Amino acid sequence: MANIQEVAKQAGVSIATVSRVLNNTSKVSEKTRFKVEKAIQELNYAPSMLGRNLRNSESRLLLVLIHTFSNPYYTEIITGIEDYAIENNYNILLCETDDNLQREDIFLNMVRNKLADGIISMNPTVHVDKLKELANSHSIVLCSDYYEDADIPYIAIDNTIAAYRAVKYLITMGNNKIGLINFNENLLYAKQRRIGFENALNEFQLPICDEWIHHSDGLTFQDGVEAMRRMLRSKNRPTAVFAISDTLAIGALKELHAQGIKVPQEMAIIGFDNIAFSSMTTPTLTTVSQPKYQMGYRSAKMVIDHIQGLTIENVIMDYELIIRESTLE
Amino acid sequence: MANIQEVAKQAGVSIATVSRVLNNTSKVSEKTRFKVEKAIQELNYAPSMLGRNLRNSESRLLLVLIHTFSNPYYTEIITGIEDYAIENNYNILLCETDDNLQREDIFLNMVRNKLADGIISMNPTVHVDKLKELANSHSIVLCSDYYEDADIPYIAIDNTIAAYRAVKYLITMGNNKIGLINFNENLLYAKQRRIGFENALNEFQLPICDEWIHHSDGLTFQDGVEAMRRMLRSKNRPTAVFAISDTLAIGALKELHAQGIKVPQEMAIIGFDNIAFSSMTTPTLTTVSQPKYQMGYRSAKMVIDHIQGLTIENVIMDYELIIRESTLE
DNA sequence: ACAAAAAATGTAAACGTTTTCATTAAGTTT
DNA sequence: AAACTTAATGAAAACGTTTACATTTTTTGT
Repeated sequence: MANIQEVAKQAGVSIATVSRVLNNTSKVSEKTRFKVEKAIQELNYAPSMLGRNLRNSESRLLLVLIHTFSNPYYTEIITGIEDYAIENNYNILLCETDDNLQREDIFLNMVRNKLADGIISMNPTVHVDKLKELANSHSIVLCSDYYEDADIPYIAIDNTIAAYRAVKYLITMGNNKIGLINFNENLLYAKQRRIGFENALNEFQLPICDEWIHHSDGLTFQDGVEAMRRMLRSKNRPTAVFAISDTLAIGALKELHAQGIKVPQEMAIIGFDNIAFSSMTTPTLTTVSQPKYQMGYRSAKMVIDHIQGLTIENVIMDYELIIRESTLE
Repeated sequence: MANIQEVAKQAGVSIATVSRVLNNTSKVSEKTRFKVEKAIQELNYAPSMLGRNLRNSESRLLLVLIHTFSNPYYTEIITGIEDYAIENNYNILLCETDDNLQREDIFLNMVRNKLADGIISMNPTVHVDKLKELANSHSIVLCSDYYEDADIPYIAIDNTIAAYRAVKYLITMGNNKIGLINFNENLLYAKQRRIGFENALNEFQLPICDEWIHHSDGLTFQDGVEAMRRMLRSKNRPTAVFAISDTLAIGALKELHAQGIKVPQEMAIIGFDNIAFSSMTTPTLTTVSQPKYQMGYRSAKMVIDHIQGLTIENVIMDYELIIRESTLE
């Protein structure tokens, strides 16, 4: 493939001029612009990003760290990220860490290696320390999960209040025995949602019953199935369950159906995230909706702004309670 | 950030030597290796991929073209692609074309611009011609959808036979009025699945009834809802429906439920793809399973092999009929 | 028609690597 | 200890751009 040199030769100009017409960076006369464009055509030339990136010392790539693709929660966020990125001539490098320390290491190093200009992490990374250190010298934004003390810019919703509101809703619907299906509470959002859950119960002086609180190992549908199965082993059952993610809630729903327990009559279920599936279940799932697309879009803006030297602020987004069949009576 | 020059200076060696210890590319004495490693440590040096990529004229990036993230069909494939890519020191650039011609153009150009070394396209691209032309000089592999005449390497299942088998199964379950929910038949896989559908009906001398054949505009759940809604407008209804994708099937299921039509007793439904959610619906969905992870993994191998100059063969994968509640009686 | 100002173009360095080829240092053989 | 082979290292070019600065060409005002 031709390079800028050959184009210059073919057009009878210097490479500087070719570069100028390529980037519209300073005036070049109509006549020479035409000559250059003709040469570009004839040689079927396309500028090399490798050369350009080296010269500009930027890659115009954004790393997006997620735990696993199979979690549908991410899809809309990623769409938002990509939209903003493309609009600003960036591309996104999607990285699935899958709890693999080694892989995470590779990914984090990419930004040191200049392969990526910044990171959007949606990954409750195991390497908090490494991430923190990296954030000193590079552009990193945390999206939807973050660390309280880490001083890395983030965008998220107020999980504590959102969970509180969800559980309060269950209570006002007449439930006074409320269970929780949570994920690993080392994750801040899991911890916060639990606190919100407890706040609501406390406010109404309802019992917080360990028998009704179960933790899953992951966030797949199957993990939800299993959590609910465990919960149903005890005779004393809650009349409503708050699941910390829609995937878990949907799995729970499935297990309830399998055991012939009617939702919402015998047990109400509320999820979190409003993934696309949640309106396709039977019954449809009540859930807390995060503005996922917007969170993605804005986190991309944040990281790009930061790359370009602007100072950025944390942002807290609004959530919304979406009431569907799984909690109606 | 330090560069190789400074490391060399600090270690008191030449940059060539530093490069050698970095890449283990030729022998360097224990003593100097140690010196260099010490210098790297002290300067907290990480080699720049920008320089390396330019010098090696490769980006070690793979473009993965998909239509939209929101289609859960892709997730497992992408995981497969990424696994093979990472194992071979490549990364993947995920590109959502979203039917946007301009955006697709940008993406296709990336490979000409050397930003990517190869493309895995899962996108029924509008620019077939451009893709074909690109394939002459670059590494492109089509995954799961392909073009018959285009002479671009592909990996897929035999959609015609798979659809035939699925519909035949419906017939042997006693259905003789069978409908189809299809997508845009310009896509080869859609066309092929329709042919398989017709082959089965013809074999058993069953009618192919236009009233029972509906096309959706997209592949979202909602598209499935709407297709089924249209189908239910006519009094004369099929007793079973083959939907060309699980998302459409799940939407159809939802609409049947909404209209109080019992599945599978009054109408059986079969989908295609075996997405994770298909075992979470009520009833669970019978479907044709493609080995999605493997298809991803192998398509990554194909494109990387091709990049490295090997000749590659098209591959046809096996499928599997997964029988669940939506077709049992 | 000439000087001065403005516009257009060219030259060359720089970005950070890898690698060929040349050179020096270290062993080996006689 | 000299001559030779092998191992280790260094010098410099190359990858393909962009851009500061220098130079040339064109335009303007007199």
